[in-house]
Order: sequence, then C-alpha cells, then structure tokens
Amino acid sequence: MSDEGSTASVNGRQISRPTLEQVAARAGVGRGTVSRVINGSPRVSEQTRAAVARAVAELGYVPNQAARALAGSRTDAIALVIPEAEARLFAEPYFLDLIRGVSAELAEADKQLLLTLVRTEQERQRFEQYLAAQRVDGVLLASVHGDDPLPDRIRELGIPVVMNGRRSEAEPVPYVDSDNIGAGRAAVAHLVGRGRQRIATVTGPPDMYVARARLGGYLAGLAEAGHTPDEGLVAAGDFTEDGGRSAMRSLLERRPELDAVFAASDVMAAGARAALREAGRRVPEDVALVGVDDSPVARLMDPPLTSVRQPIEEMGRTMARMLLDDVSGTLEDTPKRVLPTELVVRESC
Amino acid sequence: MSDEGSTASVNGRQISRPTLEQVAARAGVGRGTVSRVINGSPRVSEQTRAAVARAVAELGYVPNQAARALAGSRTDAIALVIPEAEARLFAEPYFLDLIRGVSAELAEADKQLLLTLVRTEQERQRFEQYLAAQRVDGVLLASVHGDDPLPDRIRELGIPVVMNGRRSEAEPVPYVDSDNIGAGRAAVAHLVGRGRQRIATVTGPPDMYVARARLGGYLAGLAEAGHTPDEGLVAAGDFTEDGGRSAMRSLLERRPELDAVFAASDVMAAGARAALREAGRRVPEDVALVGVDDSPVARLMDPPLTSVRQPIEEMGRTMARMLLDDVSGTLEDTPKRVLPTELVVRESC
DNA sequence: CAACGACGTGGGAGCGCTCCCATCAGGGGA
DNA sequence: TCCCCTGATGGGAGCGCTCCCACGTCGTTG
Repeated sequence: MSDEGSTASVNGRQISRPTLEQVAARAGVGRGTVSRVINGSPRVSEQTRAAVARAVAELGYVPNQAARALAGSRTDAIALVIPEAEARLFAEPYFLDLIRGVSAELAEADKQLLLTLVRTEQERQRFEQYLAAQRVDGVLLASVHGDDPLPDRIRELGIPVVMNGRRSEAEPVPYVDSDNIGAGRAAVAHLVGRGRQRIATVTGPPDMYVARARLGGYLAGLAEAGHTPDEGLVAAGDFTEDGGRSAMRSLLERRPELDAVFAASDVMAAGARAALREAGRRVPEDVALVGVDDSPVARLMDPPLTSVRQPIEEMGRTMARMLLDDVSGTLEDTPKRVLPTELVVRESC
Repeated sequence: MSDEGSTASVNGRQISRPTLEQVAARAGVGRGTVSRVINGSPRVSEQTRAAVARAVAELGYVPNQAARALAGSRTDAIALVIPEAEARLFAEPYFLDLIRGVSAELAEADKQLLLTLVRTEQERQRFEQYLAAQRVDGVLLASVHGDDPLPDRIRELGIPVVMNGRRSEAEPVPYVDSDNIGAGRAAVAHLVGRGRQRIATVTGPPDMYVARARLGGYLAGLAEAGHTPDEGLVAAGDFTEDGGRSAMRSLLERRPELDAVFAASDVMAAGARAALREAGRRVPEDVALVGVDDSPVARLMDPPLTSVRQPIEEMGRTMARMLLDDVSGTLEDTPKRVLPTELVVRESC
C-alpha cells in the first residue's frame, strides 16, 4: 500500500497516479534512468529508452509538477501581469490579442501561463509575494506607466522580466514595443497625401511613453511634409472615449479651420467622431480622421475608420520568446525589440 | 552552508530565500509550530504566534509553493480554459469580462489563475496531461459545445469543474449560465411593446445550447404576445458578423415585410445592420433591431443598438466561487446557477 | 493525591522528483 | 595480459513543506 502513487477519490472509486519509481520497476530499470528518458537525456541506450517509453505508456505516467518544481527549482510557468485599470481603458481586444500571442508561444514551449490582473496596490504587493514564493520562472509586464518601479523590483529579485512597451526612451529593462513614432508619421503622411492642410492630434496622457512617442511621430510627420507645428492643434486625451470627445471639442473651439485629426487610439477617435458630429462636421468631407490600433470598433464606425495597426499578437509572441530565452540563459543582455506598424486605410479620410 | 535556503544569483550577488526551518530556529520553536502559524492553525499560543510572526517578518520569509504543493497535494491554482476559436468569434470583451470576474474572486481567495487557450485538438490533449500532472486544484470551462466530452473527462479524473454555460437543458456538470431564454423573451416583449408586428430572429449555431435557448425565448415571447410563429422569420447565423449579414439578407428575401429583428448577439446585429443598410431599410424607422451582449460595439453602432446585457463579470465570479467551494468540499452536489439578464434600450428600436 | 484530559509543542516520515556520485561493463592501447 | 577510459546505469541525498504521532505540562476531577 505504500508505493502506489498519489490517489484521489472519484465517486468513491480511487484513481491512482503512478510515480517515477513505479515506472522504473515496471521497466526493470532504476529511477535515474527513467528520469533521464523523461527529460530526453542523450545518455541512455536506445533499447532502455524504448522499454521505459513502453512502461510510461502502459501506466499512463505523467510527472508530478510540484515534485519537479521542488527538486529542480523551476516551475515551467510564466506570469503575465496586466493592470486592471488598463484592461478597461484600452481598446479591449488589445489584451486578448496579447494574451493570445503569449499563450501560443508558451504552449509551444510547454510552459504554463499564469494570468495576473492587478487591481489595487495591495494586489501588487501580493504579486511580489508570489514571485518570492517561486511560483514562476519569469514575468511579462503589460502596460507600464512612466514611473512604475515594479519592473526594476522584479529584476532585483533575480527574476527575468520582459515588458510590453517601455517607460521611457532609455528603458533599462528588456521590452517589446511597436513603432509608435512610425505610427504617427504614417498617419500624418497619409493625411498630407490626401491634401489636408491643418492636421490636429488628440494625444494620450503625457506620462505614458506611448503617448509621447505617437505625438513625436505626428510632429515628425508634419516636419517632413514642411508643415509648421501649431500647439493649438494638439490636445491631450486619456485613451478614453470621453477624453477623445472633449479633446476634440477643445480643438474645434481653438482651431475651427482644422481639416484632419490624428487620434492616438481608436477609442479616442470614436469620441472625436461624436464631437465632430455634434459640431456638424462631416467625416471625411470636412474633417479626415485617423486612429491607432485597428480594433474592431474601427471597422464598425461610420464611416469606417482609417487606423494604424499594431502587431499585437506578434508582440505577445515576441515577448514570450524573449522571456523564455532569458530564463534559459540564451539571451543577449537587455534586448529591445520594436515591431513595425501598418496603416489600414478606410473611408474616414 | 547546508541550511541557508535556496539561492539565486543576481548580477553575481546571491539572494537567498529563507526556509521554514530557519524561521523556526530564529523564533526558537519547532518546524511544526511555524507551519501552524503560517497556516493559521488555532492550536498555537498567542505568545508563540507573535514570536514566529516576528521571525517571519525579519527574515522576509515566504513559503515555497512547490514544496507546499508536493507535501500538501494542493496547488492553490485554478485553470480557466477558453477555446481559441471562440475567443475570436464572440463579442471579444466577453472573455475579458469573464477573466476579470474569475480573477477578482480568485485573488480574494489567494488562488492563482492559470489561463489556457486551447487552439487544437493536440493542445486539448496536452491540457489533460496538465491536469494529470496535478498542476491545478480545479478547472473552469468557458464556451463548451453541445457534444464536448471534456467536462466529463475532467470529472472522471476526479478534478472539480465548473462550466460557463451548459451543453444542454439537462447538464450533469456544475455550471453558471445567464438567462438566455429570458433574454429572448425580453427582446421580443420590448419589440412588441413598440408596436412591431413581424419580428424576425437571427439565431446562433443550433449545436450550441445558448443559441437554442435564445431562440426558445424568442418563440416564448411571441407566444406570450399572441403572435403566431413563422419559420420564414427565423434564420441561422453563426455568431459572426458575416453570418449575421447573410442571415439578414435571406430574411429580407423571404419576408420583405418584416419590421423587427432580434439578433442573438451584437456582432450578428452589426452584420444585420449592414445588410439592412444595403437593402435601403432604415433603423429603427423601417426595421427595429435588438442584439445580445451589450458589448462596446452596441454603443458605437449607428444608431446605438438596444441589447440584452449579460452579467458576464458576475458569472465569472460565481463560477470561481462555486469551484472554490467544490475544491474545499463545501459544495452542494452538481449546482446550477442561472443569472438574470437585462434589456438596455437604445435608439435602434 | 493520583489519574486524566486538554492544550501546546517538537520533530520523524514522507510527498515525487532531480542531481550527482559510485558502479559496472566493455574495448582499446601498452 | 593488465590497465584505463568511456558510456550506461542504479540509487542516495536532498528540495521545503505538511501531516501526524508522541511528549510534556498544566488544571481539573474523583
């Protein structure tokens, strides 16, 4: 009775899960040999390998993860941390796409995805406890603000991290970002190409690098087209629909003659659209509109919104790959990757 | 050197995590006593408890999760399984809301959320391996089709399961669903109240219970209003925008005189909206439209869409709570919970 | 005044792995 | 023929915890 593996009762019946030891007995080999086979070590003869494989199949053996983690001090799990506030704010499919990419990559590497939505400061601290409890081999961080100390703290704990986006131009922690400057430039270039003269922008909150970068792209685009920048044509939003609406109102008040708007997100573009309709401006006849994200709302807007697409899922995959490399020690130090964006033209300009 | 806890190197420096043993030594008590304090056992004197708490704080002790799982055979982790295909199909925020609810509830109970997106049949099988590896204490299943054997298989493994939605009227596995029949009835009652006479419906795929239930609600609503059902007013979609569009086209062809449509999802309603526009029908003047989900696209449609809201986040919370109860053994057998839906009236009817 | 619970406590015995060292055959070179 | 090296294998020693039994030490009861 003492060597039957762990058991669980199901409707009174006992289901028992075999252990390494039992597989070894069945295959007529030692524990170490079975372990070697399971972990794909080359130091096993072909014959033995086959015998062990047979025993594994016959018993339906699956290694116990907890025991592996304890003995080998690695968990085969990765945490993805998403601040709850952001999950509401952002064009919502963003995080689903990101999760999809991360998940796909981790599945290929046979790693588990631990999803952590962080709501409060208290939960943040609890998250650091999890890390200390050695539940994960590495951490992926989505949507970090400019002054967030978490990435550095995690690194201090000796745990590999990769971020989605960066906190500033000179980000010391490994990250994967999309080309936000390029996004702004592409949008402006397109509007200029359509003959627009007075191009405004609705930006994100200035404490986020992504907002500053898109604004930078907008300014660069204007400069390249020989336009003079005008502060009156820049209004700050906060990545919400309401924010987009009021930013647009203030733009219309200050510069009623504007004929195009680059909104730093589709959601803000939707708000801007509403403000334009209020003011009796037609899109695209009177004012052309471009957003960022190419989210489903862009397709559904009236008229459908031209938008700069980010390769979100690909960012997720890249982050996961970088992190796994870091965990396994095959990583260049502090890598940064910036993925290209792409303008998707629809009827709004 | 042999009793210093596990170590990890960080920039060449060594960070060591204390063990129970070390806390015990520091507090001048035995290992068992520290364990009791950590786990909140009442069988410890107040004085000892305080001494241990101090030692824990001084050393920054955090219990090693792998060791706990191995010795205690529980992982404090729950898996949430989402079929990848569905994640694309559905009104996308659906799963984010669900995740949010689950995550909130698990965080309160100090459990981890393991997110599993299942893409292929192969990944499904790998998931069963994970279960066998005892990585999780229980499983939450989202979006199960009528013939899915997975829920039963998991139960056979002796692992607690709760599903989101059900496979049929007589679902043997614990589940949390929303009142889909009530949703259909509410939509029809509203349309009837607005004087609509020829009310059509675009349904989901008939192999999903949720689709049949909403159709059932539609039929019940008609019956309650004294309307005679007409098969020509029923067209099957597949929960996609395209599906909604072609279903609407066929409805218009068969019953050009229809004056209202109940679409079984917002996404299909968006497709139907497009088909109506094509056909020159105005919404709501010629045809009134109601959807289900109350997703962001409903608000953004033109005109904004009346829709039946499901309490998605609340479903997530309820599922998590039920599962945790099941895991801890404090659960009534095979509980079912059906949460109410709510009509959100906008300009589309 | 002895016997007896109750309570608080210490620590042995695992949980199922990985790591690593010792062992054992063979085969080739001196 | 003997020795050494290589490749394959067995199994001890943990990993850090929980479970549980055994051991005082009291206050209480007959």
